[in-house]
Amino acid sequence: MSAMLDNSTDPQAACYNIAAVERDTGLSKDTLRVWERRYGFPKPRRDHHDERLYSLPDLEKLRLLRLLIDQGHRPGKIINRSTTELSQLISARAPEQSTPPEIAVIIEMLLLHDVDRFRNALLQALMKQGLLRFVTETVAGLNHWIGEAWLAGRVQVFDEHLYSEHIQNILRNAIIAQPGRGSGPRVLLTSLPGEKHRIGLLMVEAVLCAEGAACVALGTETPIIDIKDAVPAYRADVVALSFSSAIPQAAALAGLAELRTLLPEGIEVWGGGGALARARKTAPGVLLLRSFDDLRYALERWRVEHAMR
Amino acid sequence: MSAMLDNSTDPQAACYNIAAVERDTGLSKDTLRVWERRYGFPKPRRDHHDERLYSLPDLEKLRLLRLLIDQGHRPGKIINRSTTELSQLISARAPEQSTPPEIAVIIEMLLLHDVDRFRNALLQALMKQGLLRFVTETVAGLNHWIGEAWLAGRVQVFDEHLYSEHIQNILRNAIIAQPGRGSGPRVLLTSLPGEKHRIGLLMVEAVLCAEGAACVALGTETPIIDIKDAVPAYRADVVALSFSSAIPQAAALAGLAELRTLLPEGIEVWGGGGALARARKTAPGVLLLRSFDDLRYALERWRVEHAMR
DNA sequence: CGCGCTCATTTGTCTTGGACATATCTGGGA
DNA sequence: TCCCAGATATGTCCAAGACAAATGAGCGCG
Repeated sequence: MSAMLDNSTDPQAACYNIAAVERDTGLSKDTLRVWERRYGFPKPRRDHHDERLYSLPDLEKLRLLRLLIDQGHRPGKIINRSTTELSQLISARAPEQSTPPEIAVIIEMLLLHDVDRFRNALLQALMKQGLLRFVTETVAGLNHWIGEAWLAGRVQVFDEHLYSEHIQNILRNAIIAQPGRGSGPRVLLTSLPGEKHRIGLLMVEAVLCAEGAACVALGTETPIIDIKDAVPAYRADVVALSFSSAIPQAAALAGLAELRTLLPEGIEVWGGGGALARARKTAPGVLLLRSFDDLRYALERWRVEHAMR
Repeated sequence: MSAMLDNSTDPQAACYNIAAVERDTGLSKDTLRVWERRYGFPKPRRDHHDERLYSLPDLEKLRLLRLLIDQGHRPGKIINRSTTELSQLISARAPEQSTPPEIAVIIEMLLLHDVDRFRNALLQALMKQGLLRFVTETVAGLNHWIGEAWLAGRVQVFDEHLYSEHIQNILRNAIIAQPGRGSGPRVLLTSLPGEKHRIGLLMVEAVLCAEGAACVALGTETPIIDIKDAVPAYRADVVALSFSSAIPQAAALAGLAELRTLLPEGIEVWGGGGALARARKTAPGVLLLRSFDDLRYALERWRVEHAMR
């Protein structure tokens, strides 16, 4: 099938075929070929059958390019700069602001790669603050810090992975530990295809559970049509969608509007997350939640309105 | 970039572009095109610019084909049979062996969309069986059942989403509850880009924790180079990768081999999961784990070998 | 000065048909 | 029965062209 292990000729100049580069950089084969055609980079050497063999330096530069493009740079503007220039571009970012001590401790342990103490620092913050404050202050602050540090290149990929896993462990643990539902609505909670961020979703779930709502969490990336079918199946009163700031605001609003048209009048649609935090406009029939306080108000409002009936 | 909602024209005859089919079936664009050229299937209609638009029935048949091919059938032999014939081939293979009562109860609650009882049934099975048996018997059995039922259309998308979320909640809860590490190796646990299945990874993590190993979980889709950098940072002794059956076996072996060349001799590389469960060949310097028993055996062997030094 | 519109450019994805390496099957000989 | 060689099946790669979606620039208007 695939010819991997391409460093058969020269052990120190390991070679990667186009499939390996696609996997390691996230750039599609088509993109790699069209960059070579248009910009002259990367220009890999070829094996005996004219198939591309990328060098390790090329692979590293491609990963830097990918990072910068994700941050908003245009490929054509940066592709012909040197690797060192690209590194400087990454580290040239505004320094962080003062962080509260709880957050600073957690970050320190993460950067020291001390897994056990990192876990304990998180658990300690949770115990000290309680679930609600932990989520709305500490986790939100950590997310923000990690996002900034990631852009500045001060955090490595695996640090972010480890962070995400442990936050998930702790939030899911807290969610399970919640007592049964109270008087709130049944909230169907998920995100639309393209939105892969799970932590925001779990934060909302934790807050909802802590406030006594019954949460039906479907994880990320549920197609709209399946959300429509899930609402009657689980007898949901509200559908809540999360949009991270990776999603364009217009796309988030469009998704909410489309879902709104598919659902009956009595079902409420809520939207929140980074993409909508600064939204001016709203969608008709959709409730935008710009903060966790908004979320709690919305819950309270729902309770008041439905207690009368 | 990515065309998400493709069913803009006709709601009932939803259309999928080639990228969506690749994502949903795991068959590469190249494969889809070459099948059309060679076998005449699938033969999608084209949009105004001659781009392929696959129908939902085609997509479903492609999924069946993918499953049968993974089971050992040859594409050329089955590609021109009808969808019903293919379904029969699938159900003929697995005579729906009797499911144990623990599993049957859980499945029943899932299909009834009774979230609370579903959760309770899972928790009860965990309490009754203990973590190890729960993971290796109940969760493994449920995964298998869900996979089969999904192909047979007996399970809806949102059922699967809900299932995945709750299994994650419970496994992560169990993982956190484990006492500190024992005498085992530090195992770095993750999957390669393209492998999005989290449950298998969590199952492994649960077993490792239960057996006293120190687990450093990085979640899914860690690029190989970042795995290489993570090993010294976390002082890992072993890197374990999980490959679900959605991944081609060759790709899994190639990834393992590449990682092997990047890591120093002293670091072990383990691979497991559905993609490798039936692998005949292995990769040099890589330990293939074809079952959870293999995993426990590997742990034991590591302990013996490293106790002597 | 900000806002929205239009037009130009950039950039990623899709197209075709050919080529070939590797996996798998088949048949023959020890 | 086992193993090897040749035939077949199958997936991946290549080339250059085309175009649509995303982005940026220019411009008029309140």
